[in-house]
Order: sequence, then structure tokens, then C-alpha cells
Amino acid sequence: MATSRSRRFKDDVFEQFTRIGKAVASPKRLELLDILCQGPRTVDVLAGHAGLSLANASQHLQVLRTARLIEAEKSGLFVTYRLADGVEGFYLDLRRLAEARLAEVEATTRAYLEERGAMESVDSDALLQRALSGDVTVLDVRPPEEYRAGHLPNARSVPLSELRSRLGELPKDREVVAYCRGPYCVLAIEAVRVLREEGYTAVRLESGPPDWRAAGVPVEASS
Amino acid sequence: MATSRSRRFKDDVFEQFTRIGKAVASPKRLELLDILCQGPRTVDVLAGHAGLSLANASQHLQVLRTARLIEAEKSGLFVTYRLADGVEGFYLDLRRLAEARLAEVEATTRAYLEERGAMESVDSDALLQRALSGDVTVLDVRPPEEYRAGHLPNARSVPLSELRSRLGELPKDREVVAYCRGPYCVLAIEAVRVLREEGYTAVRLESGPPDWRAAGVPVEASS
DNA sequence: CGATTAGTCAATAGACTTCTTGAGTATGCG
DNA sequence: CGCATACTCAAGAAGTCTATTGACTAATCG
Repeated sequence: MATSRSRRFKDDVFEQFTRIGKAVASPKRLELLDILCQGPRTVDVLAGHAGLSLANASQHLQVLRTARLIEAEKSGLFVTYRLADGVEGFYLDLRRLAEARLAEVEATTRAYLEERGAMESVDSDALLQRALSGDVTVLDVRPPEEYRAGHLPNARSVPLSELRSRLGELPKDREVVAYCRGPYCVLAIEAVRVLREEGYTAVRLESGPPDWRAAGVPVEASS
Repeated sequence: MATSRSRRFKDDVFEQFTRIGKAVASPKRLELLDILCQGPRTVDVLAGHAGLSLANASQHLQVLRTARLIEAEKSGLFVTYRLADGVEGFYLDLRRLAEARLAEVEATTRAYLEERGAMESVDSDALLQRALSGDVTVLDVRPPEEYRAGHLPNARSVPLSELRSRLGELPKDREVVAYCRGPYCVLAIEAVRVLREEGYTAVRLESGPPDWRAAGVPVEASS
């Protein structure tokens, strides 16, 4: 009978698909993918960002690599991991599905924002358009190397750590739009808090470079 | 320090995303999703198709349901599960990523096809256009209820089990294009084998209704 | 009413995963 | 050369997931 043979074929195929599923079945690995969406990184930078021991991070990266979601390149002492083709898009799809289907995601986010006193509802698309228009001061508050890897056309790089000391550069009478890595990065939330304390009109743009790339919004490199 | 609080926030968010990942981290659950792409089904039909015991199928369905990928509706003795919004697209994205990144998927498929003596390479898009054009006989070899739930505009329903006895309905001088549920369903492969044995010129269209819906190809219901 | 059917629930053995620890390897630097 | 750095590998304890079993519930039918 052909059935048992086709059963084995199906089992094999779904087993293969599962390699992708298993790769994204751990919160730490999703976090690593999220960080890698910002650009290639070495193992200990990744470990630091995700709050993992070096050995543990390395192990998770192996899993992602066997699922072919990331690629490694060794140069000197350092191993640099980067996302494979098509993976950024898939990660964003997964995130979008989670946001759409799991009310808990929104609840968690809202709880955090309220705690930080940063509750607000801004039309994200309209805000992005304003950021692109040049009518507002646009701040990229991520570390400088991430700014260099890609940023909004008229954003200026002011890392959160330097924000307080560089307030002089920012005109007080102009609205400020701050962004960072994306909706689940907290840098811009902090930046907006600081700016408001100092009397600025400031809002956070929730999206980040990975979202813009996926949406076809221009993202400049360097400068 | 704000860091530990934001650490907890991130952990929570990624934990939530992981619910989707975990749901698609088991081959059996992916198979259930695949079947549900064809339309709503009751628990024991799903169990039968996926080769699972009733209790085990029910358990897997609970997991998918807590991840909100599927929805249940009870009517009388039967519980009918259906895909939630946006899930069909996500499943197809996952499958596409697996096909693109994992050479093993293609290898497994090729091995099965060769074993069945069905190796061939047809330009899938061109074949779909021909199937839509009306110049060939288009056969939907799935069970009739699946045909009713959605099929190509000029396909006729000839379930694989009835194919041999209904060959009289099919003109011998016209090329036949057979399709079933999609690339990993074996019904059309068998159908093409039977047709060729009987002297027909027959090819398999690899895609299926879920693919066409995602691509905007018209898919009729009933009739 | 009692029997039947469709499905869920609960418990458990066995298999897999995760994180940790400590050792091992390769490269570069003084 | 010896030593430091960046990373990987291997082993094991603790936790999680899967499939199976048998009992349980809810709806239907005679």
C-alpha cells in the first residue's frame, strides 16, 4: 500500500518545517533574532544584550544556525552572526501575528508604558510621515554604530547615554520625535521621558529600522 | 535602575511571542494547521488525517488554541476547529521560508517523487495559467467536500478513489492537469500515475487552494 | 431512562531542552 | 614563546513536552 510510504514522506516534510518552528520556540532565541535585525553582531555582544552567558548564547546561536536562520563568519578572534535572507521579514510576520492574536502582548506593553508614565496614543503612520517631512527634530537614540548601520533620512544620532549632556544642540521650540530599535526597545521611551522633564514637546515613534525596511521606507546608512 | 524593569518587560514580550513559536514547533501541529488550511474540520477527522489518537489530537489542538492560531466551535456532539485570521498566510510564509532555507526539504520531496517515478520539472506559474485558460482538462482529485469548499474555476471534481471508474468522462486527446491540496499532498501524484498508465498526457499542478487564495487567484466555492 | 458517540481531562513514563559548569580550541598580542 | 581573548564543546541536573492510557462529561438516540 502506498499510504505508509506517503505517511513517511509527510512526516519527514513536517519534521523539516519544524526545524524553523523549534528555532523560534524559545524567548531567548527570538530575542537574539530581534537584535540581529539591527545588523550583524558578535557572540558576546549578543550575549550581553540578551542577558545570557557566553556559552548559552553560543548554544542558542548554533540552534538558529542549524535551522539556517542565521549565518556565521569568523574573522580573527571574533565570530559575527547575521540574519539569513528572508528571515527579517519572517520575524516581523511572526511578531505581527503575535500582536494581532495575543491580547496579552498589548496588555504587557501597556502595563509597562503606564508604569513609566508614558501612556499615549499616536497614529504611528502619520507620525512617521511627520518625521520624514523635516518639520520636526528627529532623534535616533540608539548607540552610534546602529545609527551608522541605518537610520531615517533626517534623523540625528544622539545616543540615550549622551542625551542629557547634549540638550544644548536641540532647539526648545521644535517638536522632537525620538525612535530606537522598534516597538519593544525601551531607549526611546526613556529619551521621551527625559526630554519632557526638560520642557520639550517629545513623542516616541514606535517603529524602527527593521519595520521601515520591510515597508519600503528609505533607510540611509552611515553619515 | 530602570534596566532590570525593562529586562523583565522584554522577557515578558518575547515569552508571549514564543507562544506562537512553540505552537509551530511540533510536526504534528504543523500537519494539523496544514489540514485546517483546506477548511474547518472536526477533531476526529483531523486525528484521522494526521495519524493521531483522538486524545492526542485533542491535546495538540488545545495547544494551537491557547496560542490563538485556531478557534473551536461546538455544535451538538461535534467540535469544529478552524484557522484564525491571518494564520493561513503565516503558515504559508513559514513553509516558504523552510523551502527556501532548508535544502533538505527539496531533497526529501525529490526522493519521494523519484521513488514514485514521477520526476518532472514543470514551470508552475505557466501551468497554473494553462489550467485557468480552459485549454486543458483540470481535475480536482480531493474528496468532494474539499472541492465544494473551494476549487479552480474550471476544475471538475474527480476524487482519486473514483478516478479509475470514471475515466470514460475524460477525453483521451486532451491534456489533463491534476491538483490536490498543495505541494505536500500525494493525491495528485497518484492520479497522474494512473492517468499516464491509461495513456493520458497528464501533469500535476503542485500548488493548491491555500496557495491560490494567498496569491489572489480566483477560487470558486460549491458547484 | 440507559447506551452510544465525540471530545476533553489527568496522570505518567520517556524523550527532549535548557542552563550551568568546566574544559578545550583557535587566534592574536607582547 | 606564554598568556589573554572569543568562542565552542561536553556532561549533567532540572525542567518541559509528547504520547498513551483510562476515566470523565455532554449531547443525542432509541
